[in-house]
Amino acid sequence: MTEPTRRRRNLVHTDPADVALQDALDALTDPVRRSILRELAGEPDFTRACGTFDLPVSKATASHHFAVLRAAGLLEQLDKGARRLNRLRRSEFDARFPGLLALVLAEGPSTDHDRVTCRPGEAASVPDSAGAGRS
Amino acid sequence: MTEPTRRRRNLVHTDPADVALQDALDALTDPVRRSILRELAGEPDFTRACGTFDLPVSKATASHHFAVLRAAGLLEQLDKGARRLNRLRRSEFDARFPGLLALVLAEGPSTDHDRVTCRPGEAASVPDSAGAGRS
DNA sequence: AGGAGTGTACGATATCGATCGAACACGTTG
DNA sequence: CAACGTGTTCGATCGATATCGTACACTCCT
Repeated sequence: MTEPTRRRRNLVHTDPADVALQDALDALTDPVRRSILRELAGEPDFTRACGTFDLPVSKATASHHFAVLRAAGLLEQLDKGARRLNRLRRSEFDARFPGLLALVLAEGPSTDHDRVTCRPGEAASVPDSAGAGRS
Repeated sequence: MTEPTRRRRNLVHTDPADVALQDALDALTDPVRRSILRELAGEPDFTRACGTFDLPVSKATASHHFAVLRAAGLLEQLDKGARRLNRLRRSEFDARFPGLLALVLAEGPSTDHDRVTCRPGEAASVPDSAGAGRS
């Protein structure tokens, strides 16, 4: 036996309750990571693999971003075959930082820093209630 | 007329309504800037000059932080003599990013790497609507 | 078994921002 | 006016991190 080095099975998750505000902000400050969260919010849980996201970065960089989001308690991952499925930890993260995730999800789909600084007044429509409101 | 009373220094303010989420997060990600906001929240408006804050940085760096906060629509400044008084733009900023400023102000007074905040047992009772039954 | 697909680990680079000291500008006070 | 206090601007430095290419590990498929 050659010591099965199962790295991929070694998925370390961080409970949102244990996340410091500093780490949460660090994770959310990156526009690529926010786009991941927004894209993930539009679909059911555990239906999107890491590779199915349309990101303007390389595969290695994308993997890094997913790891950061997981470490910040923002998403839960689950290995399904060769793919790694993702789930947005809406309610848990919102319980720790009320309203924060909702702001990210309400952000314009492509508000990197190009242009389109969304008009004030039309930025309060979340596609799916981020758990902030009552069920 | 060569600008009779040119307002002393050029104070450019940004309306919180015109602030992009990216800029808001960039401003709030720095721990020194968050400590400024927290300290400012404890006192009446326009009663604290920039120099009266106890910050672990030099005078030049502190000035930079105040400029960033002002540009992010987080504080309003007013020149009074040689001093520059500050006001936290609570309601305006909260109208643009509901809950965001509250998270910062609720942060522990010295949250360098501290995770005081609230008890984990208090924020863990959230009804999970998604059927992702884990451990 | 072999090959393709998916994702991570690692080392290297590059860019961005926080930081500082010094010089400057403005205002008050002696 | 001179001296001092307050805050900004400038130029440089330094550390963090986003990024990439490559190599590797694991899983599924034929």
